[in-house]
Amino acid sequence: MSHPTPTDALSQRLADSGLRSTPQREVVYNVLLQQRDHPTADEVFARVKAELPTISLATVYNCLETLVQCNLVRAVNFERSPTQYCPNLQPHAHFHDEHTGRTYDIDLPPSVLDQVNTVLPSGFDASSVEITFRGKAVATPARVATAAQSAG
Amino acid sequence: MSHPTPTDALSQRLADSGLRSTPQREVVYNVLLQQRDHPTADEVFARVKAELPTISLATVYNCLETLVQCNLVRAVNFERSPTQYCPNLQPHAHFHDEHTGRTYDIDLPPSVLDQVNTVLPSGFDASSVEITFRGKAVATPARVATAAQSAG
DNA sequence: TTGATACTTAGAATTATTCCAATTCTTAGT
DNA sequence: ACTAAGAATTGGAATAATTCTAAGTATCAA
Repeated sequence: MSHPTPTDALSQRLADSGLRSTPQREVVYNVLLQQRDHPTADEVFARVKAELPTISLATVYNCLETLVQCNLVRAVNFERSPTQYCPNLQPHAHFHDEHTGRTYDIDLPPSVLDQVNTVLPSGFDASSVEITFRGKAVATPARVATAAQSAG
Repeated sequence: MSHPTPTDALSQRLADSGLRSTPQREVVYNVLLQQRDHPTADEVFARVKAELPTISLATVYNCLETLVQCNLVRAVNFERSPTQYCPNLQPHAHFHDEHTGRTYDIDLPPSVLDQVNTVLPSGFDASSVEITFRGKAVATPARVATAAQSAG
């Protein structure tokens, strides 16, 4: 009797979409789960190569796209810098540190999300909202644990 | 006795930043004010050429960058599509219509903005927030007037 | 086994934007 | 006015993230 592993979740979701589970997709997904620092495609590529040295960058892009389609990963953009990838599925905002370039996940309480949705006039039917802060993140003891999981 | 024109505001702001008012900067700014549909640099280029046929795309990029620096214009990004430019200085969110590609300004009441800022844990010092909706905008009689000013 | 389809791969192509070097324009000081 | 210094503009080359393409490889169903 065992728990479902992230890999199980992956193949499940892929199957649901009529897609196959492949070594490349699994390793890309695991890389995202193991170091939740919002890597770019290039960074994912570098990390995945440790395990699959012959993988191509195009495949990394393909896999990331696939994971986004399956709703296992979120693609995050700041201005025109390279897209970053995030396996956090909880509703959350992003904080982009202007100095370090690091990206932090910020938990979004449902109440705030509700408030935000009230600003839409009738006739605007939103399927998603993105909330992005930009500024400076100061290291505090309280946040060290969080940062270790979610900074990038 | 006359009102300050947008052009006055422009040269004022430029002067404040130690920059010069030039025909190119003025026309670029006027183009943004005249048709508030969140044009891309290319679109601005096309419109500006009607008045300044010899302007270069590089200059359009330079002017837009300058206007953004002076806080007269906001640069808006959706995923990795070309940066769009917006002369609306009021706090507002953006709604991006997935079907038409049009971008709408959504007024942001201070109360909601305050609510949103409460989600930041201590140590996160935000200098700006961007709120972006994605979805489908349905034309309603109530919004026709608004859309005429702010759609794009 | 075989055909059909899905996936991966390497490299070429695309595209928004920035960089560069050369020219032109402004301005301040004489 | 004249000139030197700095600012702005220009066209074209360069950059960089991403997508496309065509060919090869793997997987599945019959």
